[in-house]
Amino acid sequence: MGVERMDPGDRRRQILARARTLFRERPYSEVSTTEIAAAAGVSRALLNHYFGTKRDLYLAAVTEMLAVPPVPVPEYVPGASVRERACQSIEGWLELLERNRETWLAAVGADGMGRDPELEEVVDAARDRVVDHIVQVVGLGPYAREHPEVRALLRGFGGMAEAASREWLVRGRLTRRQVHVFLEETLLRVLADILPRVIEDDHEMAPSPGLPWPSHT
Amino acid sequence: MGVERMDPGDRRRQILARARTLFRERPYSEVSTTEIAAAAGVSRALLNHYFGTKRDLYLAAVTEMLAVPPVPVPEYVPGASVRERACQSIEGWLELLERNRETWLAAVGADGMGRDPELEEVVDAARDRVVDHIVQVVGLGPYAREHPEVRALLRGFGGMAEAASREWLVRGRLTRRQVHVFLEETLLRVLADILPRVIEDDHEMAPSPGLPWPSHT
DNA sequence: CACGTTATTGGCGGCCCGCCAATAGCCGTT
DNA sequence: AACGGCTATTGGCGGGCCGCCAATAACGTG
Repeated sequence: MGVERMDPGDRRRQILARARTLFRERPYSEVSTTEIAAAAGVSRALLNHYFGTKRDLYLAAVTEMLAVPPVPVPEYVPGASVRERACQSIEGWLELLERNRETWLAAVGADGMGRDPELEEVVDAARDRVVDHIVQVVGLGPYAREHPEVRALLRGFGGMAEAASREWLVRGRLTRRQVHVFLEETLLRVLADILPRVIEDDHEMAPSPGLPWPSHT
Repeated sequence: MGVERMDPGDRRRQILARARTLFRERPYSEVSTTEIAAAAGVSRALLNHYFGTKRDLYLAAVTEMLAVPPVPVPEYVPGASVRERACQSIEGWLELLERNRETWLAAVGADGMGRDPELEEVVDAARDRVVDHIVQVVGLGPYAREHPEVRALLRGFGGMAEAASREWLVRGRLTRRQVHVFLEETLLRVLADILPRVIEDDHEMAPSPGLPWPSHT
């Protein structure tokens, strides 16, 4: 038997493409090399031939997922203000996410390993507890009950806290003091200025999701 | 053979403890139930008896890791200002991280699945590309070269962007517009007010890492 | 000292993965 | 047109890990 021969480069690309779609749908451990091989119409051993191990194949897949998306809109607008440039860039980022929704979720979810709903739930609960804590500490109770988005925004802040902490503990690019100042200042600005603006902004417009430049008016 | 019998509750706890330490050191797929069982001095089948599957055991372990840490300092100080309370709470969070460093890294790293250095590197690179993009867009080039911390802070902002985006795409608790406003406002405040403060704060003090209340002076 | 209860285990069956020797398509040469 | 040689491709072996179930052996109780 054996499929027709193929140019190694093409073959490699073809396998990688199949692997990518599968890894996008289900987590690493749930996808077997057998399955990938079958989907590509190829023997399992060929995967090992082109990419060494299963993990290597996975790495190649994730790398490709992340290679396309980021920074696709590096359009530099010299005459514009910082705010305008930031606004446009953020809009580009959101646009990108909306388009490559699945890919992005798989890739960053892959930060760990990709879509394990149960595990996700556990970590999620822990993060929600942090949010609860913040709400209590800063005395946002009533406001948070009235506007559920408050909790979501605080989860955003939590994401920043985690990332900054990693910069301190793992990569050593920030000192503990710097992390502290950073988080404290940001939290206060978010609470005092940004949070109300996000909420009010939502309420003063129709829920049509298309309007491009919401803020710098 | 067979070890001496033990109270089911105790046995369960004992196994879980061993599993926790192992899962803290190495990623999920690198730890075998055989190994856990051996470490606990127990047959492999007993793991399946107490916890159903390997993943269930893992979930239990992570749950316990995350159960202890969060919100251990819910001390509510009524008389204090919001800033003081926030400051103290953040200090508590950092203190906690510093103590349970390993646990925390394993648990949140476990967001995916825990410590896969190669994969981590791939995602890391992608995030750095986002930081590059931001630096370019807002024209921070020279400043960023002078102060490497700038990039670290922007990674923090990146964490917020990812978290907020998840609130929008996955949990649906924010609209796209809200995410936009949130990110734009925060980024601008960070750039204009917070970033300089973090940097200058670092330079005006000795690098002694112990001083507790850096900011609200 | 039986005797039931149940914590504990040995071992089977199945799946998955990495590797290597063997196979079979394609191409240039004569 | 036949023939090698090169290499893409594969079958299958060996090892590991996991879930399950029937069998076993501690322990409490009459």
